[in-house]
Amino acid sequence: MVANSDEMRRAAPRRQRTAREHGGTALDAPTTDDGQAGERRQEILEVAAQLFAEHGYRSTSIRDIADRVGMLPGSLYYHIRSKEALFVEIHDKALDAAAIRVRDAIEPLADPWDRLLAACEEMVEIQLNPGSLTLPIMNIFRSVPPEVKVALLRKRDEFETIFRLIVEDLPLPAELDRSIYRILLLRLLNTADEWYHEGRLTRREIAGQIVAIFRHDAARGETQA
Amino acid sequence: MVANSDEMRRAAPRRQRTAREHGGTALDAPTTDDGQAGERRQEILEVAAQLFAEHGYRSTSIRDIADRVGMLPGSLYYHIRSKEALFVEIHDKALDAAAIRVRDAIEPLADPWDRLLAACEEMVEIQLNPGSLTLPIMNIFRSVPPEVKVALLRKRDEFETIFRLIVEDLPLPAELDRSIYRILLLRLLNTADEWYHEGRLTRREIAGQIVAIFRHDAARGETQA
DNA sequence: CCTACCGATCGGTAGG
DNA sequence: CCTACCGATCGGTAGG
Repeated sequence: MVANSDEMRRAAPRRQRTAREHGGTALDAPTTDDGQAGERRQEILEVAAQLFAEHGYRSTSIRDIADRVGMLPGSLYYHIRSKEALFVEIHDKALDAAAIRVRDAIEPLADPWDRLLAACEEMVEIQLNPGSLTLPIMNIFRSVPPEVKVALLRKRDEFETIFRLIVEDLPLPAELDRSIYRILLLRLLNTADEWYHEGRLTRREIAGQIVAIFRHDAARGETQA
Repeated sequence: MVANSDEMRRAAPRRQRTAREHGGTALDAPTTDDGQAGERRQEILEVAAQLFAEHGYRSTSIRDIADRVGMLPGSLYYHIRSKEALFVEIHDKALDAAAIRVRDAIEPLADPWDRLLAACEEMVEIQLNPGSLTLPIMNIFRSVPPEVKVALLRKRDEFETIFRLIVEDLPLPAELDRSIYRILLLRLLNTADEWYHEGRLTRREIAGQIVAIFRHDAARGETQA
């Protein structure tokens, strides 16, 4: 419905990409750095998060997001700085929210296996519930531009510390490598939305199965509770 | 370096997408259905497989592939029918090759845990070795067009039968759900390239760790070998 | 937040 | 396999 006429292209003044040359990169998030445009902005973040989660970074266009939020594509840029910044912001906020939820879930528990179970339950819940901003955008790496990737990875490492601590406390048999153990566990949890099929088992049961598989006690001759 | 001049757009004859209306869809693979253009075609498949594996479906352009293979973008279409067909063909061939390798690896073995270990070792090897066509394109779903996805899933199910049979023979404790067990295991194996970091452990050791985690014997009070 | 664009890039094609 | 394109779509922008 837009720009299709060649005749109107009258000596278009050459514009180079000088935007935001006044300090800050395209990854620096909000246009307005106060909370001003808050509510509408939140809606954009949630809509975008869902689309990114479903189709990946590259296959989700600014136009898709604008459509769903009921704006024209250009108008989005009143609220966001760039597609990249939008994605990074969603990603970081989702991880922050997830970190809080997981920490809260394990905090009252003392037994290491109980803590692992609680963390897994929480993560499965987070990944499978398309609620607000705790969304499965945790594993969209392949289609993301390289510069964005480094921003994502830094935040990722931060988040995974929680699990490093949990795994450290587990009384695992010596032959298990805790680093690999943590990586494998996180991979399953973080990609839950990709392998989970709404079916016979509840989310808690799924989490229970994961822990049942990952549960190995150092004391020889002991496996499950 | 191409089409930039408006003046040359002289009453461009309207062409609609009538291509290949003579039977067959865009997913039907080769242009020449004999082996004619074989060698060059093989090169295209391998180059494309690597790029798809690295950047995903959407972020890999026909131009990227053509560049690497030393052709102009349009020339690719002498060898392939469409980007979609190319991807599906690579995917299916990779799965066929993987199926053969895994079957061959477990065939001489009788013990169910030995068979699982051999299958895991083979899968890790396949996913981590960017050799020819046995490549980690097994988990590019998010950025792929919906029609392509169904073609992929059918082939996927076929492949996963191998693991269904292996898991069926495992003397697992009753509380473990074999379906979930298989899904989780396959997820780790299929995405090995995403979580593996070249490091202290060899591929075989990685496979060993996976099996160590997934190994649970029904006989109470027994865990590892 | 809309109007009205831009330049780049995409998958793909006709004709040689 | 190249030349020479096409129409669609992309992220993004100036100016209101």
